[in-house]
Amino acid sequence: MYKHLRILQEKLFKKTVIKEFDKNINLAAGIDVSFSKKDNLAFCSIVVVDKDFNIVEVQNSHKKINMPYIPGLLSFRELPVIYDTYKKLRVKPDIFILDSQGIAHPRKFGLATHFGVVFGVPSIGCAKSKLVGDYVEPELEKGSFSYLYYKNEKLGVVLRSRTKVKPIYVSPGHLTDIESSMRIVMQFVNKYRLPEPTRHAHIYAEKYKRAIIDSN
DNA sequence: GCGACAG
DNA sequence: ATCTTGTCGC
Repeated sequence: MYKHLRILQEKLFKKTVIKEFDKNINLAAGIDVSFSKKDNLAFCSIVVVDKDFNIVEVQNSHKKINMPYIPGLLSFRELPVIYDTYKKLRVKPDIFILDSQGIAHPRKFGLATHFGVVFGVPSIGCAKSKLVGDYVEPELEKGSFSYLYYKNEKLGVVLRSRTKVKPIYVSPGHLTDIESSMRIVMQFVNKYRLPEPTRHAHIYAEKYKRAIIDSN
C-alpha cells in the first residue's frame, strides 16, 4: 500500500549530504508536532533559540492529518504541518533539530533527513527512542555515548545527555555528520534530557494544541 | 511465523 | 503520539 513512499525515500536519499558542520551556531531551531487524535489534527511549533538558550522566535500552525503513523514513514505524516510552520519563520536558524531520527532509519531517510533535504538546510535527528539499529548501553555519566549500527553501518549515537537519564538517539539529518550532530546537541543541552530547542518546541506545541482545542 | 516498531 | 489524576521518588 505504501510501497511508492518507500521508493520515494530511497530516491530522495540520494540528495542527502552527510558532512561535517563546523560553522559557528548563533541560532538553533527545534521542531515538534503534537496531535489530537479525536480531531485528527496536527499542531506544530518551531522554536528558535540563541546560543545562550534565549527564545528569539516561536511559530505555530495546525493542519488536518491524513496519513496514519507507520514506523518508517513518519515524515509523510508530519512534514505538511511542519512546512506551513517553517514558511512563517522570519529569522534564519543555522541548524534545525527535529524530534525524530535522521539517517538512523531503514532507508536512511527519517523525518530529520527528509526535512533537511526538502528545505536544503542543516538538520539533526534527536529522538527519545530508537527506530532501528543495535548498540551497547552507554555509561551513566553525562556525555557518554555509544554508536548506533544498522546493517553494518554506523548511523548515529546513543547519547547520555544528562547523568543517569535515559539516553537520546542522535543521528545526522542533512548537511551534518555524526560527530557534528552530537556536538551540537550537547551544546544545546542545558538542565534537561532534551536539548533546549526541541524541549521548548514540545512545550509550545502542547500549549498551542490546548489553546486551539479549548477555543472550539 | 515472530519480534521490532521515530511520533 | 494520544487518552488522563494523582502520586511516588530523587
